[in-house]
Formats: sequence, C-alpha cells, structure tokens
Amino acid sequence: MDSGSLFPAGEQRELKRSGVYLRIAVERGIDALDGPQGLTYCAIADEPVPALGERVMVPLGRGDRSAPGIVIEVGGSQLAGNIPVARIKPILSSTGTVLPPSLLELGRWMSDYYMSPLGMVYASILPAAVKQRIGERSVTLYAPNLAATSGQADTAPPLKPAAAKLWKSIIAMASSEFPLPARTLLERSGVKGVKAVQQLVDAGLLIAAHSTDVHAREIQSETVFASAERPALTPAQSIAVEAASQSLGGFHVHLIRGVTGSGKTEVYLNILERGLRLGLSAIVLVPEIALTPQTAGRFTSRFGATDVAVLHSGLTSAQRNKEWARAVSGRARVVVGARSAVFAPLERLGLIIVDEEHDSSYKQDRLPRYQARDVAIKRAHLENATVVLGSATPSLESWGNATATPPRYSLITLSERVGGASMPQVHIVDMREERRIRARNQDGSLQHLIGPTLEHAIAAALKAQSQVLLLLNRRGFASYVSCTSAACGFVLACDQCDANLVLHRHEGLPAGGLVQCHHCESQQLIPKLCPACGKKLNLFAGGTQRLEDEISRKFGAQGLIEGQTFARIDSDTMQSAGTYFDTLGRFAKGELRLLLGTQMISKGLDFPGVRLVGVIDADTSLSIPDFRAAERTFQLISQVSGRAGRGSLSGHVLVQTNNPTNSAILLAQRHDFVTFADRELKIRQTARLPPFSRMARIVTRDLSEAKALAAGEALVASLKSVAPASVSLRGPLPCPVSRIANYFRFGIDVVAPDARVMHQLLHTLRTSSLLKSDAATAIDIDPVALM
DNA sequence: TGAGGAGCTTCA
DNA sequence: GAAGCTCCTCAA
Repeated sequence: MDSGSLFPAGEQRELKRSGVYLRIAVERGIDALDGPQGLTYCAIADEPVPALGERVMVPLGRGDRSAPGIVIEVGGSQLAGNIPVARIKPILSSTGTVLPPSLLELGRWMSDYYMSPLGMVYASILPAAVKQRIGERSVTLYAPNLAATSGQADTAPPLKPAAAKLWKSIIAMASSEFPLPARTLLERSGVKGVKAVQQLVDAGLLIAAHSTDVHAREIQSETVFASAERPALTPAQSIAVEAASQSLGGFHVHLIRGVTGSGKTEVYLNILERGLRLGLSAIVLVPEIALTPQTAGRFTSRFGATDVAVLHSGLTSAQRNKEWARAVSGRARVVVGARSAVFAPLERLGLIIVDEEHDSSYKQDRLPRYQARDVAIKRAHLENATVVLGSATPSLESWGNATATPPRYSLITLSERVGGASMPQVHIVDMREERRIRARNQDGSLQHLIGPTLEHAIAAALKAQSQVLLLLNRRGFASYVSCTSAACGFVLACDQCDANLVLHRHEGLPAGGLVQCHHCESQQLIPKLCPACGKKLNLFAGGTQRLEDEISRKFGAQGLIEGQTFARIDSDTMQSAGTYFDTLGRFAKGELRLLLGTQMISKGLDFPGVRLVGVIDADTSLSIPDFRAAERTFQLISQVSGRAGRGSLSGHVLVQTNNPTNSAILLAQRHDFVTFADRELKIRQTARLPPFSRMARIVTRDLSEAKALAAGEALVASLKSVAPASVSLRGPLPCPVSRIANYFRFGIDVVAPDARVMHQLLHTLRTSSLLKSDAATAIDIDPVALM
C-alpha cells in the first residue's frame, strides 16, 4: 500500500498546502490527554475541502506513512495551536466515506465515557468492509436531457440510424425510470453497440452521470412467514404497542419484560410499522448468535427486503458494504444487526429496538469497550428517538431503571404466552441423588453427564417424536485432566496461562485428542500417562463433546437416535455462520431430533417442536467469581427453558444441579423474575454494587509479575490521591485468570456512587496522563465480566 | 566494535 | 496502535 519505496522521493506528487486547517482524529491509539482532540493537518490547495466527518488519509510519523482519520473540525490557522504552521502537513487524499454529524457526536461521547482514543472509536463505527470499500465499482448512468427533448432535436445534426432508433425508444420510456445504465438502454431498445449511447451524449441528448455502486451477491434470507400473514395482537401486545408508539418522535426508553414466547417480536414489528408510517427509520439490535436468516426473515418478510438492511456475520464483505450503503442512501429504512449495527448511518432515526437487552454480547470486549445497549440509549437521546428494550429476563440495570421512583424507563409487561401456550414445567433434578441411584445400579464405571431422570425423559420424548434441546455450557471433552493417584494430584495446566487444559477429542490422533488452553489457544497432544508420576490420567468435567458421545451411546443403542438425527452446536463445530444457520434449519425442519450445545442454543430460537429441554449442569454459571453469578444463572435457565413448549403442546424442562436449593435456580423454576430481581437488587443495594453504583475495572498486564503489580499499585495510589471518599477501590488483585499467554494480570475495581463521580475521577487521571488505555492497561467501564 | 532487541516516545 | 529511535547487552 505504501508507495514510498516504489519511487525516488523526487517523483512523488507534491501536495500543495491550502489555508484551510483540519483537525483529524487519526485511527490510531492517539489519545488527547489534555487540550483539543486530534491532530492538525491542512487541506490540499485547489482540491475540495473535506467535509466534517469525512474519512481522509493523512501522513503520520517519521516516514509519513499514510493513516486513515476522521475530520472533526475545519477552520483557519488557529487550529494549529502551538504547532508551528510549517510543521503542519497537508492531507494525502479523501476516501469518500463520511460519518454523519450525529455519529460524530456519539463517537465523542463514547471516547469520553469509555476512555478510548477518539480515532479508535470512529474506526469501530465504520465496518471494515465499508472502510475497504469492498465490492465497489463505478457506474455510469444515463438520463435524457429534458431541455433537448422539447423539439431541439430537430435542429441537431442528423443521428446515425442506430442512435436514432435508441433515442426514439428512450423518449418513449417513462421519465421516472431514469437514470439507467447503458446496458439497460441498449437492451430495451434492441440496439447493439455502445457507440450509439456515446453519440447521443455527444449530441447533448443524453446526460451521463458517474457514480459508484456496490456489487454483491443477493442475500439469502428465509421467508418464515408469508408477508401477508399478520397475527392478531393479544390485548397485552396491543397495550405494549400503543404505549411504546406514543413516544415516537421524542426521546423515551421503554423496557418490555415479556416472558419467553409472549410474542415480543410481533410487538417490535408493530411499533416499527408505526415508526415507518411517521417517516422515521429504525435500528433493531439482536444478539450476534440469535441473528439468523430466520430472525432477519421476520423483518424482511414484513417490510420487504428493500426496506430492511441486515448486518450479520454470515454476510460477505461486499454484502456488508452494500447493506451499509443502502442505509446511507435511505433506500433501507430499517437496519437489523448485531452490536455494531447501533452505528447504522440512518437519517431521521426514530426508533431503536434492543432485543434480549440483558445479553452480554452487547458489550464489546476489545477497545473501545462499549455497551451497545447504553450506546443505543445515548444515540436515541442525541437524535430524539425512542428506545425499546426487550427481554424475558431484563438486566438488573434496566430493571432498576424501570422500577425506580420515579422510574427512568417505562415498564411494559407481557406475562402470558401467545396462543394460550402455557409456561413450561421446570423440574429440578438433584444430581447428588442421581449419582446415588447410579451407584446402586452398579453403573459407576462411567461418568454420566445425563442422570437417570433426564435419560428417561429424553427417551420418552424421542419415542413420542418430539424434539429435544440439551444445554451444557462447557466445550470440549473434559475440562480437567488429572492424575488418578490422589497422592500425586497433578492437573494438566497451560504453561503460559493460569488455566487448566481442556481435552478435545480428535479421531485419528494418538491417545485420541489434544489438550488445549481456552485462553491462549495453544494446544498439544494429551500425554498417555501422568507427566509427574507416570500413573493413568482421569478425565473430569465433561463438555459438549463428551455429551455427544454419551447421547449416541445411550440412545443410539436403543435405536432412538443416530448420527444423522442429532447435532452439536458450539464454537468448535460451528466454524462458519453458514454451518450454524444450516444446522438450525435442519432442526427447524425436523430432520434433527436432538440438538445439544453451549449457550449458542439458548438464545432467541423459536422451534415449536421442542417439548423437552435439559440443562445438563446449571452450576457452571454459579461458580464464576462474579457478583452477577446468580443473575447469569437465572437468565440462562429461564432463556433455555423458554425454548420448550412454544407450539401447541406443553413443554418440560429438566435442570440438573448440585445446588437444588439455590434461590436463583428455584426462582427460575417458578418463572418468577420479579421476586428474583427484587431480592437480588436488595443484595446489590446493601453491597453498593451496580446498579446502585457504577463500576470500572482497570487491568494492568506485563510479562513481569512484579511490573504488572507495581503498575497496578501506582494506579491505585494516583486514584486514591484524587478520589472522593464516596469512591471505593479494591486491588490490585490477581485476575481470576491471573496469567494469559505469559502476561501477568492484576485488576483494580473502582466503585463510584454514580456515573458522574466515576467519570470525573477517571477524567482527571486521564488528562493528567496518569491513566491511559494501552497494551499494558485495559480500562473497562461498566464491566460485565470480571476477566 | 557492531548487531540485535526491548522499551520508549511521538505522531500535527 | 505502530514506527522509528535510543540505549542496552552480548559476543567477537
């Protein structure tokens, strides 16, 4: 890309500087610690001055290497500030991509709130495919010159026969059809030869306009419902639609708590319809893995594929660029997509819907570490739009906002399933008891992930021709590989991370598999015997791969299931979005009888044939060292339970656990979100945890443990020196995974009474260069996982 | 004395 | 975030 080495310096184009100065937020980790954001450049003389928000290439660094950036200010030499004018370089070129003012403003807020360099925020607003302009090509479109059509043609020099024939058919066409490409003009008139078109242009009869167009393959989306099909709303749904629609045209946040199967999507569709009728455009955010062709299909079949742009991981780069372009041009007025779709460049944005608003995938774990739900609310605030948050299990942050006095969000409740379907019956299976049954049956030689109760239920469901969904939130074959000798106690661990190695079975490999680290991705062959004492190795904590084995062993032998009729969904088997969509499609069609997997199967899927859902181990999310462990557990059990009994037949859920008296599990069993939320909020209030406070987490990392700790201690010291008494600090403490890929990690938790105090504190440190987000220091505002 | 690498600084 | 510069170490 860099042309610097191809030509001697003297042959490079000399760009003349103009008197117009530009402040550019360069897409690098350059953070303005004090003073104005961005670096100052000047425009090129005799070339159009770039607009505010335009993406330009600028020379940066000693080699003047080209780097992209966004124009954030246009002005005179005062933009140079203290920099000598002679040092200010002209920009290199314009890219043609422009961020609208609303997104410029949103980016500024994000940079400030999430402590991220402004340029990096802007870099993440534009999808990579748009920045690289994948699939773009230039096209020339033609339209008849209206002035020339009125008689003037008679006085013009005579046209050649082909051109005359072409012109005759052009004036016969409706003016609304133009502009058209040359190919279409020629096809319609039956004229061969492009020369005829050029002749009409030369004669002043046709006007040629050059533009760019994004070329991409047609997006396959599934029409799940015929576009005419429009289910009648239940009274509760109608009330929800009315309540939310009333605020259209202004800023307001609604929280819809609708039990699983209560028809939230139909409510969204109706609110969207109202918004579109008012001439507003809208964004629909969906968790990444729930964004399947089926989900997108519900929107495209209602509003038509031309009105809806879809941004999901299954698209090619050219398709993404095309969808973005359709939003920019206003051709698409609804954008459906995952986290980053919150930045969709729509004009007259009036509505943002955040489905499954509690979902942790809305939080980006890379820089800038933003929470798309909160960014959506900020964007709506800036653009006077209405936000609709929806979930069966709202985050306690949103629930707290909706139930506060006075409420900050208005609360809408859908407490019944549509079509008279009943909530599934949830049974809690005590695994300690199940193991005793196995022991009595002299069957203790194998570790069973599926206890006898669940095993009978699966067999019965398969015999009754209904579908089964099994959730196990652990990948691989075994999460602990340890020595059989209690005296030795050796556990296979990663030598570069503070983590156990997980066994993944691979056919054809010696000893049957690889052990891999889920943090640094390193892998090695599993040793045959304990490396410490030479005894045999034991496998514990079976994962999805192990469950797959157990299914074929237990039900294959009875002829209830075979390899073709069940599938596993986790990040190991679902290498591409295509495979994932395909597997879900086969399950929807009934080709698959049983689906097992990680939380990838727990979200937003609507399969009426599912009558049994099994949670293999409800305790996986309880044991995470995080104050949200109970919330996560409640959400996971409720969400996956919600997949059962969505059709006309009732559903059952079996939850296997070693903690049958845990209140999160018991309340999820009773579908009692309100009691759970009230209790949990009381606990949070006493402990001064979010949502009753704001949290930030700062992680220092270094190859040297002492340095990482020292950096953390230095940070705590500077935090203490400026923090008011209302702020509490914890750390530096080793992170739950204290070392990843040889980097030692220490975490500091900052808890402030509200966002304003938090922001003031961190902002003070940032502007005095005591706190900077870089490779050695990660700042996470409103963290969702205490990594 | 020179090569090679880590850390630091600066980018207009 | 990334490139280039400085300084340091190590070996001949």
